[in-house]
Amino acid sequence: MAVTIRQVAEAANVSVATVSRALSNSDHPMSVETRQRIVELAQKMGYHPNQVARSLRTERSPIIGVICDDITSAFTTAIVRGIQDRLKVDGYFCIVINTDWNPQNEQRAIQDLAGHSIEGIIFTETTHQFANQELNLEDRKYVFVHRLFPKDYPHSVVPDEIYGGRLAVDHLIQLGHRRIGHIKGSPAYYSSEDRFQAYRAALQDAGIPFDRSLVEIGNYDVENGYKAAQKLLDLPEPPTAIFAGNDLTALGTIYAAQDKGLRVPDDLAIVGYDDQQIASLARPTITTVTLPCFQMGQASAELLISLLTKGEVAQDEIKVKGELIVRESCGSGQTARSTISKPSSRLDRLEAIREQQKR
Amino acid sequence: MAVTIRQVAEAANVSVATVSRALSNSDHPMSVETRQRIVELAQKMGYHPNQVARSLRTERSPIIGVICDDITSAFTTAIVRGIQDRLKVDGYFCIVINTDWNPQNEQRAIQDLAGHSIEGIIFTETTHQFANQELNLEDRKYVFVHRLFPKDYPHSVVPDEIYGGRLAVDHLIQLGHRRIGHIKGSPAYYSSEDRFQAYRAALQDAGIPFDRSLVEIGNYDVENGYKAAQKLLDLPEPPTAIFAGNDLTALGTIYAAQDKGLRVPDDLAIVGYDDQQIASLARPTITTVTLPCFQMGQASAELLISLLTKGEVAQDEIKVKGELIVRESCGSGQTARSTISKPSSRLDRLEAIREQQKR
DNA sequence: ATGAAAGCGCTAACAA
DNA sequence: TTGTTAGCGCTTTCAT
Repeated sequence: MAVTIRQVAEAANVSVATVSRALSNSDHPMSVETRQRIVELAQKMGYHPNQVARSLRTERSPIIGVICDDITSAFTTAIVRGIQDRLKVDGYFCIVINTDWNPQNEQRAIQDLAGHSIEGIIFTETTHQFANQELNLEDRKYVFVHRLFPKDYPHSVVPDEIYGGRLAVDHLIQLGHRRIGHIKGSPAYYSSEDRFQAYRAALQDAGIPFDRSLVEIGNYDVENGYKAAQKLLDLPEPPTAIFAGNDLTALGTIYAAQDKGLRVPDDLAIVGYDDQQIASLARPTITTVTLPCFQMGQASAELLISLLTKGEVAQDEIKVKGELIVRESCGSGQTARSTISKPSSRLDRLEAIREQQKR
Repeated sequence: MAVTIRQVAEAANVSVATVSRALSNSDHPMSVETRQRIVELAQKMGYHPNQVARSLRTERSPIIGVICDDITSAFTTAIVRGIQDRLKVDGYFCIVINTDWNPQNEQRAIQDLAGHSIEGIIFTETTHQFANQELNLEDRKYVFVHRLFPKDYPHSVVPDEIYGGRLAVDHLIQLGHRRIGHIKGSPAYYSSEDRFQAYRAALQDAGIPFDRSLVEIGNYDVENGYKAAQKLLDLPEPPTAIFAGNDLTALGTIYAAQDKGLRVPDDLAIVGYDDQQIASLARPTITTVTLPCFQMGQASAELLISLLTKGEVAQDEIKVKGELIVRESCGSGQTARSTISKPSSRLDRLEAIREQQKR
C-alpha cells in the first residue's frame, strides 16, 4: 500500500490538515519549519500524493484531454509531443482521443473525458464543425491548435502561413528568379490560400507582375503536384522556379522536371513547405519551410494552462512562425551534402547499452 | 454540476447501492426490471459515472500508462494508435509518457502514473534496461511491445522478423534471382540479426549457396545503405537483387544504383522492410515488408487487458506477422502505376464540410 | 499556526 | 432483492 498523508501526519506528530497544507503548496499560513520538516519526512517516507483522491475532492484534475482526428496523421504527432512537453512542466498529463474525422465522436470524447474530471481540452487538427455548433463543454476550458476550419477563432494556435510563404518565395527571388510558378493546395485547406497570398505579396514587393498562368491548383499530394508541374513546365515561357504548396507537391514537381529532362536545381528551382521527412530524403533534398508543429503544441498547452490557472486571457489567435530550411532543390551555392540521416538518438542509446552489456 | 448516483437514486426511489449495482454491472444479484428501469432513468437524466470517485474507491483505474522513448519516433505513433483502439473497446484510456531514451525517466514515469492509480503499463519501443534491473512496479501489470532489447521476454509483443525476412527474400527468389545481396542493419537492433537469418534460411531452402561477400553491414540509414550498396555493386560479380535491411537502406541502394547508371528494377531489384512512407514516395516505389505496428499495439493492449482482468496468462512472446507489399522496385510484372497519394480521409472530410457550408 | 471534522461520489461489506 | 453505512485519501471550512 502506498504511503498516505495520514501516515505522514502520524510520523510527524501533526494533523493531516497540516500535512496537506505543507504538501500541496497551500497558501494557508503556516510555519516555515513545520512545512520544511513535513516535506522532508514525506520525501523520506516515499510519499506520493494520491491524485485520484485529490481530484475527487477538488473536482480538478492534472489530466487534460487532447482531441484529434488521428494521432498518426502527418503533423498531429509532433503537436501532441509539444503539448506533452509543455504540460509536463506544470505537472499535467494528457489523454489523447482520436475522432477519425467523425465529428460525432467529438461529443462522445468530451463526455468520456468529463468522467475523469478533466477541466481542459485541446482540439488538435480536428476537422470538427465547432464553428457551426453546439458542443456541450459545460465549463471546461478549451483551445484549438492547427485547426482546419476557417479562421479567426479565439484561443487558437496556428502556423503563420503568410510569413512562411514569404520565406519561401523571397528565397527564390533572392536567388534571382523572376518567373516563379506556384502550385496551390486544395481550397479545402485554408493554408493553401494563405500560402498563395504570401506568394502574391512577395512578387508584388519585388516588383514582379503577377501572372495567372503561373499558378496551378493541386491538392497537396504528389500526383497532383506532378500534373500541375507538367502544365507549368509546358508553358510557352515556363517558370525557372516553383513554389510548391507543400513538400509532397514539391516531390511531384521534382519528378515532373526529371521526366522532362530538366535538372533540379540547375534548370528549375523548387521550394516546398512543411519540412516533412521526405524533404530530407528526396533527391535533390528539398528546400522548404518548417511547419512548427512542436512549437504550436507547446504554445497551445501553455495557453490552456493559462486559461486554467489565471482564468481568462487574451483571445487573439497565436501565430507561430516556421523557418526556411535551405537544402539542395534551389541551388543557392549551398551545394553541401544532403542533411539526411544522422544516426538517431535511439541508435546512440542502443549502442551505449550494448557496450555496457559487453562489460 | 454533473448528475450523481444519489440523484438518480432519489428519482428512482431506490438506494444509492441499488443504483450503483445497476450502473456498474455488478454481479450482485438484483431484479432485472429494477436494473433496467435505473439504467434507462440514468440515461435520461444524463448521468455519467464519476470515474475519479470510482477509482478512489476501487483503487483501480480505467487509465493505463504507455511508456515510450518518443511518441514521434518512426514506429511508435502507429503502435500507440493500435493500443488506443484496442483499449477503447474495453473502455480504457491511456496516458503516454516519453522517456527520451533516458532510462532514469522510466522510474519517474512509473511513479507519476502510480499517483493516478494506474494498474497497467505498456512499455513501447523503450530502450530501457529492464533486463538488468529493478524497476519498482509494485503489483502493477506490464507488457512490452516492440522492445529494443534482447529477446525472449515474457509478456511481450514483437514483429516476426524472421517471417518478414523470408517474405522479402523469397519474393526475390521467385522472381528468378540467384545472386542476392543483403545489407544488414546495425547490430544494436536485434531485428538486423533476424532479418539476416531469414535471408540465409531463404537462400538455403532455395539451394543457393551463401556468399559472405554479398553481405554488407549498414545501420538502417540512407547514407550507410548507399555506401554498402556501392560496395556490393562494385563486386566482380555483383548481385542482381538486394534485400535491404529496411526502407531507408533501400532508398540509399536505389541512389547508389542510379549513380552507377543502373536501372531499378531492370538492372537491380531491391526489397526494403518496414513500409515507411518513403517506400511509396520513392522512385521507383519500394517493394517492402510491413512492420505491423498498429497490430502490435492492439495485441499488446489486448495482452495487458487479459492480465488485468483474468490475472496471469500465457507468458510466451507474441510474434506479429507483416506482409509483403509489392511495388515497383523489384519489377515482377507489376508495372502498374505507383500507389502513392490517394487523397487522405482528412481531405475527403474537409471537402465534405466545405460543400456543406456552401449550402 | 494548527487541528477537527465534513464530505467529494462511489463501492462493497454487512444487515435486513 | 434491497438498504444502510463506512470509508477510499484528500482538501478546506471553521474553530481554536
